[in-house]
Amino acid sequence: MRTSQLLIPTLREAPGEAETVSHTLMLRAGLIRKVAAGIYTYLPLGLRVIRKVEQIIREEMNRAGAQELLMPIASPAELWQETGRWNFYGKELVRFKDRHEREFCLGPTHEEVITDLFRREVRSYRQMPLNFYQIQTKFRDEIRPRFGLMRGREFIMKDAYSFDQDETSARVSYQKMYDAYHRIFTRCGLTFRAVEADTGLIGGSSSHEFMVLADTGENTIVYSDTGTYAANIEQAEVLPPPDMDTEVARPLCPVHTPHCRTVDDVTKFLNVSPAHLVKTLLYSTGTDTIAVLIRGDHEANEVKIQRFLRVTDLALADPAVVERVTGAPVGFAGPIGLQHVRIIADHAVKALRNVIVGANQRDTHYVDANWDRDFQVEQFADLRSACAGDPSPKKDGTLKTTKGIEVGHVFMLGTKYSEAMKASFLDLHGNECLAVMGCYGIGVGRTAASAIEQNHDAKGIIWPYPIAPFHVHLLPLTQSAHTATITAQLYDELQAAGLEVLWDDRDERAGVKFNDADLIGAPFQIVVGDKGLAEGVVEVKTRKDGVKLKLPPAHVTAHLLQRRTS
RNA sequence: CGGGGCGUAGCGCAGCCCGGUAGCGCGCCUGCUUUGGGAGCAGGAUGUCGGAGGUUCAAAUCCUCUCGCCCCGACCA
Repeated sequence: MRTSQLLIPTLREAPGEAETVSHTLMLRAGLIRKVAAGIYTYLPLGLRVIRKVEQIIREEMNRAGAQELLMPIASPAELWQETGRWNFYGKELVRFKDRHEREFCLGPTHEEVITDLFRREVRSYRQMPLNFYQIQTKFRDEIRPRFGLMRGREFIMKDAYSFDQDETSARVSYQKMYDAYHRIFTRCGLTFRAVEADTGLIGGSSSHEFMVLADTGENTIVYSDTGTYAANIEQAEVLPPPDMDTEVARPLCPVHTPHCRTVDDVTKFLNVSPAHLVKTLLYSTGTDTIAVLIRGDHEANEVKIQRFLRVTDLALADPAVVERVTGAPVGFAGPIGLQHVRIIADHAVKALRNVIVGANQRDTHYVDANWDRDFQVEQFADLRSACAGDPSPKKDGTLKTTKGIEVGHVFMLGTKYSEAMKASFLDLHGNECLAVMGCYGIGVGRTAASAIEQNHDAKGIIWPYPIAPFHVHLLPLTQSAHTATITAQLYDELQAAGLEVLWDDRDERAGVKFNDADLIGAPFQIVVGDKGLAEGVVEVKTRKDGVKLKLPPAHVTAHLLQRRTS
């Protein structure tokens, strides 16, 4: 393709709206333009990248035995009402009425539509297992879209849905997708990790997130430094500490702690480590107030607390509730003498002796409190988030933390949807059974953005070869007839060899072409100019390391064909 | 939804406090020169100052309302 025939509006300066590297570079390299918050146009260059990612996904999904179809973007309210998600999904689900006042929504995901298809068309176990996928534009009215394609409201997603006869077979389908995802992200040139993920209140069944490792990731993941364990921090199990503190219990003693409301305040004021303080967090479940005891330097994990309490509604109690329950302002809550409130505690608290706790009285804490003597704990459980330094729950090392971008998610659904929508089939014995489902998503735009997060330098993007918009950027620098002839020959020859070539045929100065080429990030640049041609060579520059190689034009194609895989 | 910030030329911004001719850099157009890492000179075009009301002789500037966007948080997967 010639640059003059392609809209590639590169920007010298970074637009103010962009915050992350990938967002800035996608705008600067002319891949995308914003239409509204979280809604983008893919410009020619951006679309080429998207198509590359889609093609890799398509090949690997087909290879894994999934079949492609395409569902509508609009779906009728009735389907969503059947599973209860019409109400449950909230404002993220964009709803509208057609001219006949019938209610519809824009699909944020397609479990309902695909399950409806299954129950209409599939009768027998002989037709199973089945796995359907589509690559399609989704719409979720995200509360806060950000980072360009990283978290948009409208975005392209590959979603797949498997239907199996039983749990065992479903597990096989799940594993096939898990393996396919590994191949897909590897082929996209990404450094990633599959981590155990939260299964929410559906519970029980497996879920893995595929995380691209990048500092700008919105998720925190923990992994074993010497083993294979990796999990979303929301999910990571924390083992109870093996040893009890051996200190002898000292007498309980109140201390004056003026205006010390936070762990930080108190520990600084008393000059002790946060690990010797136990914070008392009051949560409202909608019907109840619960006190949760967590060691001062640990982070409460609301997902775990929710799961433990078996509630769907959980939030820190508001100040009015805290004052009513404790009789003190926020910041001085403690378990001693706390009435009419269930008290649960994290495992770590059990191992502690002589801790500091709030006294349920303004400007007062207790020191040397001990749970077996001074207050009652209903139950100890895993209620905090893992942190760096914790032992791996698989006992294969010590945990470290890193940030990740969730590019894929595989999920065992079980019979949640088949049950709600009566998606059944007849088994070998003529019994009616519910299909066991799985669902599998990949964010296409997010995958492309992640690749930029991992592959860039100060000059611009450094595309991994398999998803680069073009393989070769051809840069004639001079206007001479000789340059023109050689450039045209190289262009034809490279294309004939199957390489995708972007030919910068603009009448621009060398510096402009170099800088745009570095920004756009094709893996190879070929520089053609009178200076080189006088010696009978052109330059082949590798974007990744900047190394320039002088080659006779006739050798260039063979050279690139040989290097393209490396 | 709570907190903070920003809307001025295609892009990046100044001007606003203290009301009085709308500016700078880049980009764009024309010409000449230049031509291997974002050229030089000369000339030129481009703004409902996000929108609506109000105050005032006079509003980009002050006041009220509104819309949009960005950031932090809550929320969601």
